[in-house]
Amino acid sequence: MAIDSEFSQAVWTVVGGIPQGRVTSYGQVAALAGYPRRARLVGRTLAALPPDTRLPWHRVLRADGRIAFPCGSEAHAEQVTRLREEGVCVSNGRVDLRRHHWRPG
DNA sequence: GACATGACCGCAC
DNA sequence: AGTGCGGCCATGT
Repeated sequence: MAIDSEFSQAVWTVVGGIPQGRVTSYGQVAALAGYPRRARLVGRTLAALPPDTRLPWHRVLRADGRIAFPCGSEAHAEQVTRLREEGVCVSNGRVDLRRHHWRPG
């Protein structure tokens, strides 16, 4: 099954709804979008975003708070920068979830 | 169709 | 705390 526009749209909506300074995980995005167990697809969807997107893709992390990109990669650095710009404390490629995890509601 | 590869997750050791 | 493993699901070879 290809990633249809319905799935992508649901993901975009959820990601776009993550408040500034807060983060969440791929799995959580999938669940909130109404597609539980599809964390990997969220990753694929975000990977397909245009480089000039306005979507706050950087607020999506792995379940343990680590950045999904390999440490040292360009994308990794980019994500760290974007997070710090909005006040999220990142150390060793990891975010303190106790402080920044987004709990909707 | 088998096999490998991910911007993943949870549990067991 | 780190590693491994099975599960997950779309894509590419």
